Amino acid sequence: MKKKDRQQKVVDEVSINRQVSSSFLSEKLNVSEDTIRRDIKELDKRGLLTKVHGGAISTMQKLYHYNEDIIYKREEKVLIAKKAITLVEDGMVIIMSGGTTNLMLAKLFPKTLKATIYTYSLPIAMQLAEHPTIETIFIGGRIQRNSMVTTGIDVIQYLSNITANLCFIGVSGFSLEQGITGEGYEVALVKKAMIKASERNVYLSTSNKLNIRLNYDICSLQEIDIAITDLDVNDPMLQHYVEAGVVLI
Amino acid sequence: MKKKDRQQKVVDEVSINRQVSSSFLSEKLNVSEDTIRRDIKELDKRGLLTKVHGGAISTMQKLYHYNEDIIYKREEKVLIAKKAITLVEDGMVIIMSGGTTNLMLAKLFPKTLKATIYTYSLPIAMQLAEHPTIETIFIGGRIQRNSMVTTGIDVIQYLSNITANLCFIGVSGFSLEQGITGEGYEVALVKKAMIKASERNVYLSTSNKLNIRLNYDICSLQEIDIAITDLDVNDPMLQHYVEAGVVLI
DNA sequence: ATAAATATTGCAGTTTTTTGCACATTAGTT
DNA sequence: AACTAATGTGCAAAAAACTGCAATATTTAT
Repeated sequence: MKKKDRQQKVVDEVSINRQVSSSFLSEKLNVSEDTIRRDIKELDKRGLLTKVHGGAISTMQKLYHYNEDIIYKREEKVLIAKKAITLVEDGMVIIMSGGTTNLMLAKLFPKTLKATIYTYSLPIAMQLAEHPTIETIFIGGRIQRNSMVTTGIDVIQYLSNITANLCFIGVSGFSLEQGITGEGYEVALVKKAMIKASERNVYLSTSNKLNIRLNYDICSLQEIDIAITDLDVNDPMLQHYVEAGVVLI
Repeated sequence: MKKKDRQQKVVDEVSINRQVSSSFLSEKLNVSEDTIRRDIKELDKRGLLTKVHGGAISTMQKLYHYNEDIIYKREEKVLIAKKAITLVEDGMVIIMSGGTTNLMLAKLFPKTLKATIYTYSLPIAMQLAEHPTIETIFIGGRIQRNSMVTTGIDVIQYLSNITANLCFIGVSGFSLEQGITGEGYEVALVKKAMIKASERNVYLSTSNKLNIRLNYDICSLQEIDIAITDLDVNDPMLQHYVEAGVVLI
């Protein structure tokens, strides 16, 4: 085997497993560890991988970190995410909106879940991209500065051309009379579109968003198939909704 | 498991649980507590977490925080970014590829710059979205797991419908005979499309990518209007290129 | 095609890095 | 104050990396 081929194999190995040891490569490629070390040194210099003691790791290390300290009501959101996970199955096509509740969900998806997920939120896309088996598709468009989501006609048009099994809607008010409402006009339009593109609509929110009406209508309660909060299904705060026929978990 | 990898896991764990004990990590990562302590000490020194009695806690105060010290050759990249900034003007439409050099550039754009920037890299979009006056447009598509960029026919088609004044191309090899070459097939296609969509093409790279030929052709040297490296224009390493008519800054 | 020049590879010996353990010390708690 | 758990230090074993060198292999020039 030629040197170039061998080095390509080293790069491939790193890009598949994110890490590889010199001894493993030495055995696999039938050359001495010295040679592997020299290869790694050279590839490191070219920036194709990062040399470490014992072998090499991918240069594409996690660049971004989330600071969960500043996630408001983190514990509640974990609870909601765990409930939401019971709804997903292998092979599903899912749409996710933005917000920290959905971010938590993205982070907690089982490591073996095989699904295709559409999103228009940058943080959620970053999180999903780290998942080994989820196929993430980002819906492009103009980015809203503070919320880190794309909005606009491009997004809406894209959503009108896809069909999903499930959609997870976060960061919105929830009230008996007004249904689901949103704070921003652009985002509300996008949410309307994602609901239309999906077979089942799941609303996720911490209990503080209950009985809240925001400025822009997204949809009625009837269009929501399942609503998930941090509260127990029997919590008195939820009884009005149960009576109105909302399915809660 | 490699040391670097293990330390990354420690940082991840802190980021998820915001506080974590040495004993827990020791068990989870199958190393002695001594080793964990040494890791924590080191990571604390690098500012990625805060060492406390019993383990470590998170330090960051922004929701998304990126870790600069894993950027390879950071100083050189800052230098390149500063040179690149001299090319941008208010009102421009710009396309940016991925890579840490471009990320550095995204971070260092003057706070008053008014421009429209297209990108297909998630980290770069996140960075640009924090800029007060830059309008960021993300080009959607299927996300590549490790490089955090979108690729595929959607991206290429989108690029074929826009026109930009400038495009910044990073992470590619640069050689006299082969011109610009890329490591991945999909990404190379996208780069070809962005070059076609742009009036002026700017190549950015640290000097270690010079005289390197990677697997997939992107474009010839003639198609590059300006090439930027960390080296001085008179550096002997660049003379072949100057003689071949490449404009360097 | 052949010889010279160059690059690549493996080996031996040395140096560095990493890790876990024992023991003394410190911090936090009751 | 006393007790427990966590920490720091020095040390030794093991693994990995570096160095120089000789043997091959490959490329280039003649």
